[in-house]
Amino acid sequence: MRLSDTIESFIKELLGESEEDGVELKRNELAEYFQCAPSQINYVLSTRFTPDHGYMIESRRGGGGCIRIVHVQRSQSDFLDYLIRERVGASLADKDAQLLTRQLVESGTITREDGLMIAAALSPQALAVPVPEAVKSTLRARILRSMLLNIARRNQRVKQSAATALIRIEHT
Amino acid sequence: MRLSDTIESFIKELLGESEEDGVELKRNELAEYFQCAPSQINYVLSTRFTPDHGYMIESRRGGGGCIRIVHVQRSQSDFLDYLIRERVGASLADKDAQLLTRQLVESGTITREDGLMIAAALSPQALAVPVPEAVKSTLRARILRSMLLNIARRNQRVKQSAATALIRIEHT
DNA sequence: GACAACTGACTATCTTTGACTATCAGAGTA
DNA sequence: TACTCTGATAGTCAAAGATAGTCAGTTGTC
Repeated sequence: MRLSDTIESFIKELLGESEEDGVELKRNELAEYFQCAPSQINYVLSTRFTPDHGYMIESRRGGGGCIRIVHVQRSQSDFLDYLIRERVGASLADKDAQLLTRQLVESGTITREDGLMIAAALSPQALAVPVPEAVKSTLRARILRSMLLNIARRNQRVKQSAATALIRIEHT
Repeated sequence: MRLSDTIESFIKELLGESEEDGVELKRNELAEYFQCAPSQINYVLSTRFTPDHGYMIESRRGGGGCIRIVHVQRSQSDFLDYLIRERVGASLADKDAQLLTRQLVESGTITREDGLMIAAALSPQALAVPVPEAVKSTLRARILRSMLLNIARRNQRVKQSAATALIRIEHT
């Protein structure tokens, strides 16, 4: 079995055990444990724990530094999932972004407030920096995806807490 | 755990206990207590108790000298105004963007949901496009300003509609 | 040959320290 | 009073230590 897969399983086990939905790692400790180069850990993270895989990574350098991995639960059927994975591709023209945002609001997939926030973030004024249009398109796609992922997470939390509330009610 | 974090918590506890919104410290005493170099205290102050963190520091050298740390309470609309008009300039480092966003939420100026949306839009992953860091900084500033303006506009609308509702109520 | 896995050298960032500097209050002195 | 000296503070900065990130190049696998 490939080392990367072993490390991947190891991290996923840690995530499974942890009470919250995240774990904290020391890159060097992990590399030591698996007898590999520290950068191998980065490789595993960048190929198997990306936002598209449903993970978010935070890290700190320097003394006491560490890597934090958070698992974002997403439902297969969710329309937002489809958007994040398929509809919003690697690049997005300004017109398309505006259109898509409007459609999302009108279809009730996201709220009007969220739609306005997205529009603000993707507005031509906000992105008025001297870079080629191709780069801007990539940027639009990435920002939109990131924001939609955040909304999906929020919905998940709402669902979860609603479910928890329901369970509490049933238990009384 | 990092010493700096321990000292930070310690100071924040002191601030929490104190009646007013400030505390006075002796740098050397604190350093003695934590068995560290006195300059460590300066490091903690300059990295965790800055104006962006919502704190003001005053100090006096010489015999009987001390350090005074004050937690600044800003009114919500003032903070938003200040950020839009002054603090968010033409460019903004990633760290600063994250810090300010957290401060906005913690001070109750914006909701947690809005904070997460901003964080999503400004996340390093969202902005992972091949442009110089200087351009990214400009981008961060522009996107953040655009989103904050959107929130300010929304607040305005809420105020207006609240006023309108009030008028309606008064007229009935 | 193409693509995934892996490595190591170099870089970036954060923390901690210590040597040196700046400032102040009070005591001593003219 | 006015001046100076001294001890008791706090501030600055550069260097060292402790992490993590990046990327080009190598190795392995299909």
